[in-house]
Amino acid sequence: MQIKELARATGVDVETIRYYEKQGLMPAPARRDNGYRDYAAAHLERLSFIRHCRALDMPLGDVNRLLGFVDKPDTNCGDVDLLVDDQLARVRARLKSMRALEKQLLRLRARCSGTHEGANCGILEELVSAAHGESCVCHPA
Amino acid sequence: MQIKELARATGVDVETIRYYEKQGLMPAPARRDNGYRDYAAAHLERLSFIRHCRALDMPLGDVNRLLGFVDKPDTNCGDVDLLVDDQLARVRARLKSMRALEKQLLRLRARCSGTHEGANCGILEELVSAAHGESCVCHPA
DNA sequence: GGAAACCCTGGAGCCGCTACAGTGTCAAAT
DNA sequence: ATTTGACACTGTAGCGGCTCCAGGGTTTCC
Repeated sequence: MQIKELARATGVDVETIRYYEKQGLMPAPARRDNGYRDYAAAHLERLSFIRHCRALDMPLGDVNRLLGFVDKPDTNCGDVDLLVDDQLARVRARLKSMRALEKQLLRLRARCSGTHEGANCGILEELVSAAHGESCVCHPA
Repeated sequence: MQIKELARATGVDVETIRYYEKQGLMPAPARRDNGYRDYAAAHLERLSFIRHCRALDMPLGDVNRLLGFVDKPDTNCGDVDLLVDDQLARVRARLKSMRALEKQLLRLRARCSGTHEGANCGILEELVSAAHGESCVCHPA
């Protein structure tokens, strides 16, 4: 299996596959006579695993640790819990701030009266007012 | 006003202020005899504006364009709307995927039966099963 | 035998900082 | 007068997770 086939089978970009190899997430595959990488089924499995974790937005370092547990199934892997919990906490923190952000942007947009003629732009006024320390849509008093 | 005072007044790191100057977001301030930067009130205003936009998670390029509108208030600035709308769209798209992500992580964590002894780890099983193309918590059929 | 499509390596670029290293300046304490 | 400490400066490298490019080789098809 050459790299492009693996890419197509997994939906992962060719360059990304080589990048994972360089980062030590994917084991170096066999090479053909011409130097081309030659992947086996195990590689496809591993790459799917990685992308699966990445779909959960895990940092590559965490993915690597999970791969360690997969490789040595005899190890006690209580840390798996912790990894997932950490990830969940990160996602939730970001969710919270993104929700606040959405509100702020909505309020900001509502300031636009439709008259965008220079100095009368409500949005810009609003953003500039922050510079004077006034309470604003984004950081209400 | 030296750079540290500006930093304290705005809550922006000193290095970040210099970075903004290098990126052309902050105008180069006057220099004292010893070469130290000497900021005026206008700089504080501008920096506050920038941070305000950044608090809305706008890319620096967009902030720069907004600053362009601020600098030339005579321009018709209908694009301000577009910038804010773009930003809102980006935030909403991310919100959507983050919410899906949270659900996936919750389901993944629920797979843990508490027995994290090697091969019996539900979480790892679940992640590995993706490698076999089976339906999984993250990408249900 | 020539064009298109694939492969390789190594390095740079993206974003928005952050963190150095190496040097200079200034004010207060000893 | 000197030493300490906090501040300032420039320039460069690093982070994560790719993405893209240059400059080359190979294979396949017409």
